[in-house]
Amino acid sequence: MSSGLNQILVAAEALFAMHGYSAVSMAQVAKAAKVSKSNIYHHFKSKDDLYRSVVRHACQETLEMTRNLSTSTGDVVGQLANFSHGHFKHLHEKSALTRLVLRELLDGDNEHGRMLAQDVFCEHFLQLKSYIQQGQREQCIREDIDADHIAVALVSLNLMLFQLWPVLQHLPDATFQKQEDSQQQMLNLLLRGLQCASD
Amino acid sequence: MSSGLNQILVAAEALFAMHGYSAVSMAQVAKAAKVSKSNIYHHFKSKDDLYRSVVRHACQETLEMTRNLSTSTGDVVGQLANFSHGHFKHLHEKSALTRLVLRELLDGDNEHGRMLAQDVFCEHFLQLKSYIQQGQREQCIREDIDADHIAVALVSLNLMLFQLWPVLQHLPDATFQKQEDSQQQMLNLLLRGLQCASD
DNA sequence: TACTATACTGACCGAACAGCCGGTTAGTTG
DNA sequence: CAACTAACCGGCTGTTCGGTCAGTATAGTA
Repeated sequence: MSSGLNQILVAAEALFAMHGYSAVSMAQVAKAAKVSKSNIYHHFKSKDDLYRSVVRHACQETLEMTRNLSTSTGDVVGQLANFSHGHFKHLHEKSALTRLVLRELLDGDNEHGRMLAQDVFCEHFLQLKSYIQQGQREQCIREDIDADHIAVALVSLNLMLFQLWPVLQHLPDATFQKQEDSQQQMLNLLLRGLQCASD
Repeated sequence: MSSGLNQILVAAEALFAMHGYSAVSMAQVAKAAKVSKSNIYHHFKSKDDLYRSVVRHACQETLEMTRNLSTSTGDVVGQLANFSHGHFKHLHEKSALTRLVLRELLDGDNEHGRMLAQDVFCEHFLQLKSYIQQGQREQCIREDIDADHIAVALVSLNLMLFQLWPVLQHLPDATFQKQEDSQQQMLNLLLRGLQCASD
């Protein structure tokens, strides 16, 4: 296991996530990874190739970790809550990847980046959707809103809480202290909205 | 009114929004604005100054437009729905600014950018929060979730729908066709979650 | 006419950029 | 040992970057 290659990937991931593709130079990556710039070009044929490899590598880690958090115990709503918590926790554990993917979403052209975003979103999304559809079959979740939009709403709250957090903390007269508590409150709000009224 | 200055601001706003600060060169801005690069430096003292002016200019436009959409008719929940629709419509009419602000949120350091984001978020947020608190006083909106988190949830759904839309359209077996319809569905979901159960 | 201020330009600068090349280790295989 | 290869480096190149500067054009003013 050559440590050089891994150092490059780690350093590049952190830098690209923090500052974006264009704002990071190969010299910066080399310095942060403590290797020569030429060494990077020995492992990757271009800056674009390095960036793509970083995203691909990060996405793979994500998928492997995500696959292990299928709970399949308890009621459907409980499963949704578990999934949301796991998803939110994962966003922060892999905050670099999260930033990378959110950046890709804002880029103007970049078709391949959009495909990578799909790769990483798709797995989350389909799993979440299957939970919801199961809940709809069991009549725990209202059926007049389709599962797609419920799934999007669930992940959107987590993603936006992640992205907005620095701003929220500087808002006047607002009480945002622990991210987990905020996530729980917003999740409660949504869970109450999607359950059937039969209590 | 010299048209040159305005051309620069318009071109710079579009380019910065599409590709981000670092990926846009002054030569590109000059070419898009059909002026010489030196002319830009006649009006702005640096690239950073240009960028800041672009964001400030765009934010001002936003605030002026936002102030006019306070409805103050109908019930509280209807006001919330109106606000959400207006907010969502605004995100697309000023999509360049929306992208700019979302980009600022992802930047690593950038303290001033965060302040600008606050400027533009704050107005939306406080108005929305006052609606919600009024609803809570009138007991139309449940009080066990504080107004702050309800407000964040409302704007988060719109913002993330805006940001995720290109991906959603390429998701397998999903039915995302009109953004307005998706926004309506997700809004319904949330509105149902935040209303008091007394029907 | 002479003076001034503003809008604007082309030519230019040093620094930083992505990428390349010749050469040097270190490890493996025969 | 020799032959080969992957990992690695310093130094270089052509280009592009942000930014400067001397100078032109135009309009207003006295």
